[in-house]
Amino acid sequence: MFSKACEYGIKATIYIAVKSMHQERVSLKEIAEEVNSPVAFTAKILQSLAKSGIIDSHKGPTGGFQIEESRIDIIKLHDIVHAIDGDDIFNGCGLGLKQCDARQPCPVHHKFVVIRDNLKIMLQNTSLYELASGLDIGLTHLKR
Amino acid sequence: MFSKACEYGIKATIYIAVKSMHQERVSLKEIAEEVNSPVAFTAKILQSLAKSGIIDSHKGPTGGFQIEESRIDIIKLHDIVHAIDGDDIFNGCGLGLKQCDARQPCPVHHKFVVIRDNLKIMLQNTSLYELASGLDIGLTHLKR
DNA sequence: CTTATTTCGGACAAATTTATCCTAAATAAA
DNA sequence: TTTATTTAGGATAAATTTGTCCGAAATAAG
Ligand code: FES
Ligand code: FES
Repeated sequence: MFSKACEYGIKATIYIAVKSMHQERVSLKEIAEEVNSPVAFTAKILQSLAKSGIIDSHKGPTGGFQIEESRIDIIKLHDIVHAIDGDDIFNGCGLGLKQCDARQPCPVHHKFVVIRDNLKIMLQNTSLYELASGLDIGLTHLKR
Repeated sequence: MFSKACEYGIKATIYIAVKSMHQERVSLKEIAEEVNSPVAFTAKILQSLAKSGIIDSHKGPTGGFQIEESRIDIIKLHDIVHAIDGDDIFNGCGLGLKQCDARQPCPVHHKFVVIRDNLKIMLQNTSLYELASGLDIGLTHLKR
């Protein structure tokens, strides 16, 4: 469904959000540990999330990653997925036609768009805040 | 969403079904043309679909691929996807945890399973027959 | 039987995704 | 100012997916 990069990116962002809600910055190392992801690869992903403006990064001692607290409930899962995996998953044809076009639909079009749109809506309606809250109170987990 | 192999496999199977409904066998070459897929790669995929028992193959002149007509409305999209992409898409965790487990859910679990289950149900309820019929009467298209 | 045609199957190659390594740049603190 | 720490970014490597090539096996027809 999502790429590995996206999976790591989502988990990392949620973890950063939890810490940010407690006014803490977190280092790459800590994130990779908590998220169970390869450190250097995670660095790349965080770098691109920072460029997309989803997270903030700071160099030097006491540096690390954080998210402005007021933005945590503004940021939606959709934003993270879009930043990393692009919008093929939201608009692409289920059978890989160059363009999904209802006027020249592929055989699965009508059934597929329902699923795809539901996914899109779900991602747009899911805030980073609710994901982070669930993790914070121990209801959900990032590794196992 | 689906792998390239799966996209090609679905399109190829639908095309074979259309031809089979007209009592025609179809060659690899023709399939790859109609489906706009690389010939040799398509061969591999058809080979594995034949091994899975979803399509029938015959060697030699007048050979090719076909599907027993009585099975066309028995075969579901789910069967094709499962044969090619396995069942990660049906049971895997949205964030890549080793196992999707509601008792130790990842942050997106509750929202993700809804989408995943809807996808599964859609694929289980969609017969090859209806996909092939739409193509046969020109309502849908395999390439563009 | 011979030949032409078609799928099978293994080896190989290219492209993409995932992952690592190392140096540079920033920056906080001694 | 020096040092230690942390992210940035480029180069490279490993793994996976996608795609190619070619000879073997089956088989229909002359
Ligand atoms: S054309 Fe294929 S999903 Fe819309
Ligand atoms: S545990 Fe992640 S989707 Fe179920």
